[in-house]
Amino acid sequence: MLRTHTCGELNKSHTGQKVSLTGWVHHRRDHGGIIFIDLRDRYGLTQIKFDPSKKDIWEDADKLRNEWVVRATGLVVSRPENTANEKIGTGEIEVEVEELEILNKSKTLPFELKENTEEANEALRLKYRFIDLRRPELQRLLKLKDEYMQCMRNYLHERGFTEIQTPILANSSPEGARDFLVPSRLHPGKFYALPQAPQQFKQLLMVGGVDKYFQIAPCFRDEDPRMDRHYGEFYQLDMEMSFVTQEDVFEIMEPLMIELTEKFSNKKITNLEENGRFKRLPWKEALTRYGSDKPDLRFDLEIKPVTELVKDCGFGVFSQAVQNGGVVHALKVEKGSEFTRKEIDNLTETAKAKEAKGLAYISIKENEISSPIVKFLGDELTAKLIKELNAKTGDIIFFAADEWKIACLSLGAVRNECANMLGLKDNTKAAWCWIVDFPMYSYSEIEPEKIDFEHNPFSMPQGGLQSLIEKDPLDILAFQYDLVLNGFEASSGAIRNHDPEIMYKAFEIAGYSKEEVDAQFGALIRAFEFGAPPHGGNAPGIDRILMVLSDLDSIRDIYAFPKDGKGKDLMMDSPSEVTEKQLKELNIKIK
RNA sequence: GGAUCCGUAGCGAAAUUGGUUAUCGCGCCUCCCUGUCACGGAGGAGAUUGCCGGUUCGAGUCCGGUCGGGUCCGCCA
Repeated sequence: MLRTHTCGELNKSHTGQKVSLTGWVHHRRDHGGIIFIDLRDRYGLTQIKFDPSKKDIWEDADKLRNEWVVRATGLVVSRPENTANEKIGTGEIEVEVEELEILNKSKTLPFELKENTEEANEALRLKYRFIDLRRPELQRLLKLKDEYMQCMRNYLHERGFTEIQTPILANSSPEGARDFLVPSRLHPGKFYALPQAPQQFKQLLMVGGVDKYFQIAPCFRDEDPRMDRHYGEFYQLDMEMSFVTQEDVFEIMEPLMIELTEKFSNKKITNLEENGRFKRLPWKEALTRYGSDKPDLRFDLEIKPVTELVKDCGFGVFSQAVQNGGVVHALKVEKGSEFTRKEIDNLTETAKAKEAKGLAYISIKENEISSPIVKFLGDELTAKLIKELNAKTGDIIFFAADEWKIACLSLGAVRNECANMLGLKDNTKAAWCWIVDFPMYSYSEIEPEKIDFEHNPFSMPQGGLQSLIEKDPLDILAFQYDLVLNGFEASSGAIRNHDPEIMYKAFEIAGYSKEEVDAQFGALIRAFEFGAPPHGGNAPGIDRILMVLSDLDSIRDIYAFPKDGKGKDLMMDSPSEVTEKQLKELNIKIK
């Protein structure tokens, strides 16, 4: 070893020892007749000092610059009276350097690493990620992620789960996101796809009798990134169990999520049921009451249907919406009457982005009701609405009149934005909940009359085959559930459909022939014909959860080497062009 | 694909209504300094204001385009 100690471990008890430290020059304070260097490694800082009496090393010490890598050997001494640095753990001692070895030099950094300096822009930091990683905060996050993954692994191992790796070179799957394709050299014209999730493999493991599987699984999706969605690749704690019900999955997951929250955040878990379990919200209720299938339950702001009250009113926007089979929902926001005109305009844009046609409101000010719609509603109905919503002076009520889903989602977006504006998102809280009872089917967004899978075609319909035969497809619920944390989707899972007959029937309703199902999901269906156990599981997005637990503004901070917002690796300059020879071998022509 | 914000020395920022030589802090370089720890002092270098074009006597500032980046919608579990 080049060192006897790290830069974080020396203290008074080491006084008098001869030690060797290695690290980076973090800071240099040259006093002419004495030079102090703060030597840094990932464990901490130690002050080393040079004085001119040791002529042979003084010259070298004078040359040292920031981020040079050195090895210093010398005596640990107590600092003189009143010169200890209380800010660092090693502040009571320093090392009197007797031998100095310059292990490497450094150019002037493209941005500063010092504490108390503003962060440089992200593109620059990503290009020089290897420098940015030296910052204590990123060091901390790398370590945190390691411990976080260890915690999950331990938890599941202790409960009899087996970690199994599934293929990275897999097959394109017709459902879901865009695939990353990998051309096959041995099979010209054919392609592998990187897995969007190990979904089919883990189900096949269940058929293979594994019983309890998990994997910190890389997942690949070629979709545009978001603040909570890393481009291209991300990781799920993918898990699956045989012979379980939805309840069994919840029982396994909840204590793990609680443990992760307690160990890896400073947040207090709120919104638990009296029995200590996570709240469960049926999908339909979540959309109606919170306007989202991933509601943020750290704050109330509840939406109320007022369809019955306004269905025959004189305000055409409301009554027409109801006549067309739609609904009218209302959101009361306390203290919302203080919103400025511009803020309300912005909220209207927020609603419109979710396909609402506009955003009606009643603002209850001191001695005055400000609203563009009161003249149509009339005083009586206005009073009724205010009463129904229990609104007081200072509040504002927003309305959405549209088909059910648009009314829900647009008002949900407004709810979310109001919470931002009013500072209702309390980062000291962790509000977990399950969204359950997802619908199995909905009308296709592309062909309005066509029935399509709402979520995931592999879920078991509630009521099984009988439901599929007897019920209106739009009324069929699935054993499908999402786990939500502070308004972020933390996980998604299901009890799977393991029965070939139910599978074919489920696909038939969505318009797939037996042949099509065989062609697209052949391996899975074939497997189910050979004794598939009932099974289910879920797959928490571990990076996103840690991002929320750590209050980070970007999921990129969770990755050692993240892609930028356009999917590029600025450090490695990928994606990049390849040689003609490579393309030729793969039978690929670039247009 | 769409919306929106941003782009000024290596980094972070400033620059009234368009007006002289583009300012400040940090960093960098040289010199001085034996107890600092965001050391201090003196001096210095460093900019085609992302790029192209336009309006104007005059553009960092206004207009059009373009490139790059952030966030959001679409998309995505």
